[in-house]
Amino acid sequence: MAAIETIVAKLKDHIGKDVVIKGWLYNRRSKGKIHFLQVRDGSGIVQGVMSISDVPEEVFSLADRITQESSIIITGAVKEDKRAPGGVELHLKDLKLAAMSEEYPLGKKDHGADFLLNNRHLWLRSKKQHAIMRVRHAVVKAIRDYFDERDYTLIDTPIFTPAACEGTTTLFEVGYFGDKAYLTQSGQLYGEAAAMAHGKIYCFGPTFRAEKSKTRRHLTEFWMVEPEIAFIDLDGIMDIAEEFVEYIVHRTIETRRAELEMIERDISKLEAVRRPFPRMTYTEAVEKINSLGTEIKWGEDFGAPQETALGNACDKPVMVHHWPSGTKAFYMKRDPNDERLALGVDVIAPEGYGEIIGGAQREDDYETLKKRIEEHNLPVKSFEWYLDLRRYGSVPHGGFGLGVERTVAWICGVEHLRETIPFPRMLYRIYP
RNA sequence: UCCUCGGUAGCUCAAUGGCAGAGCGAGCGGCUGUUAACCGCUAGGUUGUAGGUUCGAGUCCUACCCGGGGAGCCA
Repeated sequence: MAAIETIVAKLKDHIGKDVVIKGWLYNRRSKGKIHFLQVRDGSGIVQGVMSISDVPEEVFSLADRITQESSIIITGAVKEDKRAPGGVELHLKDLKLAAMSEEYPLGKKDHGADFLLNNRHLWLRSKKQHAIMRVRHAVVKAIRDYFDERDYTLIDTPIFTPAACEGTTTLFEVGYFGDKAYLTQSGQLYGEAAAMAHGKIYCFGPTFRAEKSKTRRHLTEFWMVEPEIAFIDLDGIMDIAEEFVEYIVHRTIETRRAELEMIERDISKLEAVRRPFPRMTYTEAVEKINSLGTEIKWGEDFGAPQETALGNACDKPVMVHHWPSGTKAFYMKRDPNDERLALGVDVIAPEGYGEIIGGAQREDDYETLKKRIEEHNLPVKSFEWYLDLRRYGSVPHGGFGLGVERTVAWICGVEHLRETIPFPRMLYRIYP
C-alpha cells in the first residue's frame, strides 16, 4: 500500500494508513532508542515516533542528527494516541532530509521584542504567530464576505495621492517624476466618488501614517477597510458598523476557534459581542468618563486613557457619536440642530484596544463644504474633483473606516499591533 | 519631540564598588513514551560607545548610540 501524501490538519482522515508529510522539524525529544520528532507543515504540528527497531540504522541516526527547523519528508502510519499532542501521531517508517538547518536563532525560551522583530521572518514560524496570522486571514475574509454578500462593489483606491487631505505632517512624501506625491492615509475621498457611481462600495488596502508614534497601538503602515454608502445618514452608518463588527467577531470565532484557544483568548468575551452595542453622544461619554474617574473636558478629543476607561466599562464595543466639530475632519457634516457638533461616530473596542472604527456622515452641500476646505487652509484647487461630487447630484452619504490590525489585536487579545501584521512597519523599524 | 525603563555569552536573565554566573541553545556521551523531556561533561565574554571618579567599575558620574513602554496624534 503506497503512502498517501497529506497535511497534518487532515491526518485524522487517514487513521491506520501510511502517509507522507513534508515539513520542518519543530522540536525533537530523543530517548536513546526512541525519537519523538515534532514536525510542523504549516497546517499543524504532528509528533512522529521513531523506534530503533522500526527503521534502518542510518534513518535512526539521521533522526538523531537533524537540527531544529531542518526541512524533512517523513513517512509513517497514523495512529490515535492520547499521549500525543493533537490526538494522533505518526509511527515513522522513513525520514528523508531536504536540507539541514543551521543553528536556529529562535529558542524554546522567551525572547525580547527587539530580537523577535529583527527575526520576524523566522518568528512567523512559531505557534502563536502562526495562529494570529490565521485569525487575521479569517478577519479579512469576514470583512470581504460581509460586503460581498450585501451588494457592495469593491473599489480599489490609489496609494499614491496628489495632495494632503488631512494635513501633511502625518503623510509620507515620495518623489513622483520630479513632483511630489504622498502615500495614502485613507481611501475615503475616492470612496465617496465611487459611491456616487455604484451606490455602495468598499475599499480595502494598506494606508500610511508618518506619525512619530511609538506605542503598541500604532504602525506606520496598516490595513483599513472603508465602506461608503450613498443615501444614508449617521444612524444608518451606525447600524451598519454595529452589524459589521458583530459579523466579523462571530465569523472569526466559528472558523478559528482552535487558534483562539491556542493563544489563550477568553472566547466568552468575544461571544458576548452581540447587538445592540451601547450608543452614547460625545457629551454623554464625557460625563461617563468623568464619573469613572478619568478626567476630560468637553471639547477635547479622547486620548488613550479616556478610550480605555470607556471601553473597560462595557463588555461590548461602544459607539460614541455627535463629536465636537473641532476634533473632527473638514468633510464631516455638522449637526443641523447644533453647529458645534459633527455627525461622526467612533467605535471603541472593549478591554482597552481603543478606537477600531471612525466614521461619519459627509458634508453634502457644495457651499458649506467649500467653506470648510477654506477654513482648514486646504488648497481648494486640489479638491475641485471632490467638490464636483456635490455639484453633480449630491446626496446624503457616509461611511467609516475599520483598522484591521486593531481589530485582529482585540479579537486575539494580543498586546501589540506588531504581532497582527506579517511584517510590521514601525517608527525607525523597517527590517526585515 | 517629550517623559520613563533598559543595554552583561547566540537567546533570556543574575552578579552589596571586590574572582563575570545560571537556564536555554550548540558540541560530546547516556536513556524505548518524551510533552519547553531528563541526567553528565565541554566550549562560549573588549559587560552598547567614549571619557571620568576610585586602590579597584558590569555596578557610581557625564555625554552619545541603540532598544522597550508611554504622552501627543490617530485606525
